[in-house]
Order: sequence, then structure tokens, then C-alpha cells
Amino acid sequence: MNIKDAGKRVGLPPKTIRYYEDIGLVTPDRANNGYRDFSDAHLHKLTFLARARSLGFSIDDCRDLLALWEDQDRASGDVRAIAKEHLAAIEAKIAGLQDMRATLADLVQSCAGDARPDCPIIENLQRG
Amino acid sequence: MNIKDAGKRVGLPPKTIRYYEDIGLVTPDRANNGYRDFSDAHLHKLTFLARARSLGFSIDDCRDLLALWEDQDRASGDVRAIAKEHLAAIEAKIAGLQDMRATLADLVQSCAGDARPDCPIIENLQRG
DNA sequence: ATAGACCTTCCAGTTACAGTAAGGTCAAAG
DNA sequence: CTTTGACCTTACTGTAACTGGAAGGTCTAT
Repeated sequence: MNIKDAGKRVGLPPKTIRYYEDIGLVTPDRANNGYRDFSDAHLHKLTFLARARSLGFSIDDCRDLLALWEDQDRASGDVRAIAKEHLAAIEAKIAGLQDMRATLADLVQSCAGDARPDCPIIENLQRG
Repeated sequence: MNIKDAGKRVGLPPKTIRYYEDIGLVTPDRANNGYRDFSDAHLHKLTFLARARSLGFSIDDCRDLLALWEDQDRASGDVRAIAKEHLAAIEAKIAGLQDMRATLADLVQSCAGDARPDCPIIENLQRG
């Protein structure tokens, strides 16, 4: 299967799939004309990657997860450890964003937002 | 004032300040020896930038906010519009992360995390 | 034969810096 | 007077994970 159709199947743009090949995540076969040729196994792997990326795992995480996925003797504890760490990172990010949101929401709410120059948002920013 | 002390004052690493000069956000004076020389006005501007960045505004947003800050005839509505858009982006990001968190938390919770290979996390990933 | 939809590789750009190298400057100590 | 160490300078590279574009080859249908 050519790259465009493969991309449609797994939900990734061709560009991204080529990138994944560049960095060694997948290695599709090549047809005689030089076109990439994706087998079911490749598609399966790409689907795995797409899903992991959509859950916010980094490429490096994905590399580790792929290795575990392919290791029939893996310990589920290893997988869980990666997921837990990622979960903690996500929660930290959420907390940071929620702080920002609270402050911003206050500021937006307190600003008249009309033609006059007086602006609590600007004032807050300049006070540091 | 030299760059290191300026950085300490406003809470930004020297590298970041040089970068901000590179992209035209600040233009400190230069002493005879070529060292950057920061006035109170520069420090004030940098403080403004540091605060805006800490609220998650992009560099481009900061550029616009700075212009409004320095425009005594600004309309507060213009400031508010930028803040509102940013607020919406943050809220969207939070929502996305919360989705991830929910899914991941479920998976982590459902995985025994021991030495056995059976792993609901891997299974979820491979199903897409 | 040709049009258009694919495919290929390679290079540049994105965000907001951080790291490092090579070298100039300054203040204090020996 | 020199040396040391802390500071400063510019310039180049690398980061994450792609995206866009150029130049050119291939395939299919008309």
C-alpha cells in the first residue's frame, strides 16, 4: 500500500509517516519503483504510534512503548511506569494552565474592553 | 546596568534577553566597551515581557501587547481581544489535556503493573 | 503524447529559547 | 604588572515534531 492510503488508514499525514521512517520508528518495504510499500504489520505499528501520540506520549516514549509492545515477555510494570510518568507530566501541565486561566479570566472580566485606554490587563502586566 | 543584573531584576536569563533583542522586542543602549546597558525603561519593558510570557502569551502576542502598552491612546478593547483569544486557546488546551488525563488515568488504573506481560495500556494503544 | 495525481529526496522554517565555543573586558589580588 | 575569575560579546548548533516547498521521477487514463 502506498503512503497516502496508508496515511488515510491510520490517520497520519504522509509527511509524518516519512518522518517516522526517518527517525527509525517504521521501516516500510520498497516497491521496484522506489515507492514505500506498507504491509498490515506496518499499518498496525503506525496505528499504535498514532494512538500513543494522540495521548500525548513523546516520540521517545513511543519508541519505548513500541519496544515493549513488541516484546512478548515485557513486564506490564514497565509500560505502566511510562504511562504514570506521562500522566504526572500532563497533570502538571494542566495545573499550570489552570493558573494561567484563572488569572487571565479575572483580567478579561475586569477590563471594560471599550475605546478608552484604561486597561487592568495592561496594568497587571506592567506590574509584573 | 549589565545584562546579568538586569536579568536578575526582571527574572529572565541573559540568554532570553539577548534573544528578545535579536527579535526586536527591546533595544538596550551600549556602553563604550560594547556591553549592553539597561535603563529603567528597558527593565520595565522586560518585566512586562516576563509577566506576559508567564501568562502564556506568545512572543507575537507580546509584540502586540507591548505596542498597546506604549500607545497611550490604545483602546482597552484591543487588549482585551488579545487576552480573550489567548484565554480561549488555553481553555482548549486544558480540555484536550483533561481528555488525555482521563484516558491515561483509566489505563494506568486498569494495569496491574507487575512482571506479567498482560497490559491493558498496550492493548488500548494497539487498538487505536 | 500528455495531463494530473501520485511518488521520491532534500532543504528550509516553525517556537522560544539553551548550549557551547572563541574571544574581548574588567576588577581585584598577588 | 600580571594573572585569575567573572563577566561580556557574537555566532553557530540543537531542541520537538513535524510542515511546506522545490525539483524531479512514475503511473494511469485519456
